[in-house]
Amino acid sequence: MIRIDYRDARPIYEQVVDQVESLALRGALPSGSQLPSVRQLAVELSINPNTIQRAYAELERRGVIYAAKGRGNFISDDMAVLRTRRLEEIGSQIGALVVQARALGATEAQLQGWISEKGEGMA
Amino acid sequence: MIRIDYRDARPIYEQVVDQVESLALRGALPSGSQLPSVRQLAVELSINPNTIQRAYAELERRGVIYAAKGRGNFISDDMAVLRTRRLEEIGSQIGALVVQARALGATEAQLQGWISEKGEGMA
Amino acid sequence: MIRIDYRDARPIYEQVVDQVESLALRGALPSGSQLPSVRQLAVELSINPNTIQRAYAELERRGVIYAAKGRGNFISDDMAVLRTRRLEEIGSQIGALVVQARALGATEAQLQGWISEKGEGMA
Amino acid sequence: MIRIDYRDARPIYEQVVDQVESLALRGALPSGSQLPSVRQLAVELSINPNTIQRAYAELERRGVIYAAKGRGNFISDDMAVLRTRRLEEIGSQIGALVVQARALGATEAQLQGWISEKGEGMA
DNA sequence: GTGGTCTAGACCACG
DNA sequence: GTGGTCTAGACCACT
Repeated sequence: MIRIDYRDARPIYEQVVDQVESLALRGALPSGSQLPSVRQLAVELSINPNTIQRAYAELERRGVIYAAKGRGNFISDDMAVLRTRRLEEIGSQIGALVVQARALGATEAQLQGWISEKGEGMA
Repeated sequence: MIRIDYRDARPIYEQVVDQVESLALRGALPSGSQLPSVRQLAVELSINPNTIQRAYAELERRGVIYAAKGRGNFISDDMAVLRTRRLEEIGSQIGALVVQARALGATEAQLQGWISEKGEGMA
Repeated sequence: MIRIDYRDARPIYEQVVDQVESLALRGALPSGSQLPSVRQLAVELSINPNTIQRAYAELERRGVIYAAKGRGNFISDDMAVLRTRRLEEIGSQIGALVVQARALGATEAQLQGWISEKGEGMA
Repeated sequence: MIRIDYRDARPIYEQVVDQVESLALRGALPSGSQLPSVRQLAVELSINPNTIQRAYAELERRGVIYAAKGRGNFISDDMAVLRTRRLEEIGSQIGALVVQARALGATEAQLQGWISEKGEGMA
């Protein structure tokens, strides 16, 4: 379900956070579904439990999961809200990049190309 | 000319690199113009000279400036090439974000809003 | 494994970079293998850790190694590409020297001698 | 006769040394011919006289020129010897590069290509 | 004066 | 334990 890339420069806990968040936002992990326990996931991924612990803490801070003491960790019920919030984030990131691109003389055609279905191919 | 934000998580030397590169790419620092000396800029920004040195070394590596012992640091002549390369980078970054946005259900209208002149305002 | 020559005019960090790169390109350090830690190598060579750090940073920039916080530095997987690139570099360097040699009246026999198995002995 | 490239990372005095040495080795500056005075060359190139002084000192150390106090600087009479020495130098440099290339798996065909008349074109 | 290298010692983030 | 950043202060080469 989750894969760690040891060649990735990003910290391991961050890889876990991003993958779980992504799965939850896309609905692959439905609201209320239970996550593997810290220990279990640590064993599965051959990772220090502290690292998983930290990832779960970060996910809880972001509102992606909630911890029920003694029962486990579960995907939050408010994923729709989080999805909207994430989309706003992406929007402002794109906006900032667009500003930069315009300052460097990008044409409208280029901008349109980047957001078209085959965006990458037009680069 | 350059401002350091200590609340920014990014390292100081990287902030210096990005700001100088941005100024050079936009033409605010014309090709051949001399940068402040390592020591002088260090005093201006109340930063250790080693940190400025590191920033200048990185800028030279990127081809934005060239350094000459005993003379100083100067803006490179090939900014046009670097500008094109940077635009391609921005394009692929936007492309990646667009893919993410679509996966989360972003509409075409939203995407168009983000790249419109008032992109930020529409987020 | 690595030796510093203090009589060499080249900076220490550059000597480290070149030796590690050479070992990696020749396959003496296989892809994925872990390098000594910054501190450990610093002790081994009786050098300041900052200097080793700088060497490792340069190696990462060249794509020879990759670094992961809290885990260590590892030899990159794409050594084949880097080997090809390095060969092209050597080729153009030899080409430039050959041009110089011809301008000074070198004979074809001399050139052939230099690239023969016992090249050094014929000089 | 001599051109300084301020965008070159190499120190100015070294550029002067190399160009004079090259002209002398190729015979463009015949043995016994007089060089411009330190002051005159400094004015011509818009360079600090100290820099020219240093270049001439290095050229004398290498035996390329000799200084006659009060009369000026002149190209050495032993250029043939220096030319031979320089060729030996180039030979050993090529030899070292060839060793490196072989260690990285270069074929004999590649080596031959690099020293052929159109060496660069084959790279 | 300029840039470049090195040392010593500190602090932070990650596992 | 690991790597990454920063400061302080020194020395060298070049103009």
